[in-house]
Amino acid sequence: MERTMEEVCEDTCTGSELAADDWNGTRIDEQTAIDLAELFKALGDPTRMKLIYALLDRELCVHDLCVILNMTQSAVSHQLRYLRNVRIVKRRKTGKTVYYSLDDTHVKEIVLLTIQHLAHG
Amino acid sequence: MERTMEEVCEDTCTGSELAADDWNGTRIDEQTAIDLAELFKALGDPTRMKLIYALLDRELCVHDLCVILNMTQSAVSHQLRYLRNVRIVKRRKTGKTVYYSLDDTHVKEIVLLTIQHLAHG
DNA sequence: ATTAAATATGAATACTTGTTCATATAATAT
DNA sequence: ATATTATATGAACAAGTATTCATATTTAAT
Repeated sequence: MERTMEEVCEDTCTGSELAADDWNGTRIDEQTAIDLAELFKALGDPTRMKLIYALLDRELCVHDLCVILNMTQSAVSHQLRYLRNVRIVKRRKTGKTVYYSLDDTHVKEIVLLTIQHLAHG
Repeated sequence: MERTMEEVCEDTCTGSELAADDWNGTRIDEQTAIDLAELFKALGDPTRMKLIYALLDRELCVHDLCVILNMTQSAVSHQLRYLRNVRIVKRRKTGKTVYYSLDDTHVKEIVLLTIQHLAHG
């Protein structure tokens, strides 16, 4: 991308109390922004949110998740793959059935914190 | 939606250690799932993530945000409207310029917590 | 070997979304 | 009044996404 605002703006804009070169700390690293967004995007769908919520405290097999969400096995399986790709969820196989659980406690903390915030909305 | 798994499955599936009617607490309220997802979706885009990060500690006018993100005023303005619609961000107008800031501290906590988690990846 | 059960996956489709372009609004200055 | 600055917005388009459908894979049972 290139400069998008007119040059003159930089001289006339009195909007910020900061000097133009004193924006360190306000600019996030590009890759960090992408990584953060990727994680949040994974949480940003009702179906995946329900899956994650169901897995907050226990592992569950695909079938049980289908019943809980009342959705087709295919749709659930596709979303589980999505969540697995971004390391939110992990698999454990026993015979024919595959158990899913949260990959670590990070996401649980984030979700619980956010639920609190919604409650005090 | 309707039942999606075969009935027989409920009898034969030995996946869960829970009885079929003991899933209270694993099923999240539909509206809560939607609300959570809506919030996370708003955080789930690199551009919006950069905007929010820039606003973590200070309010900034639209022009400054354009410079910081190096994006067109239109694109920034559209995303700011998005963030305002979901109450993540609020406006303050002074003359011609409009200052944006986080609507409350909730989102800041969530973002900082998530940044920590990414760091301890 | 067949059959059935549990899960995975590729293709297709309908829907959503982020940016651009052009233009509109609002405030200030001359 | 006119021009300029700062921001907002509608339409359009490209790119992305969630679900469905059909089918594949894996494991166990008979």
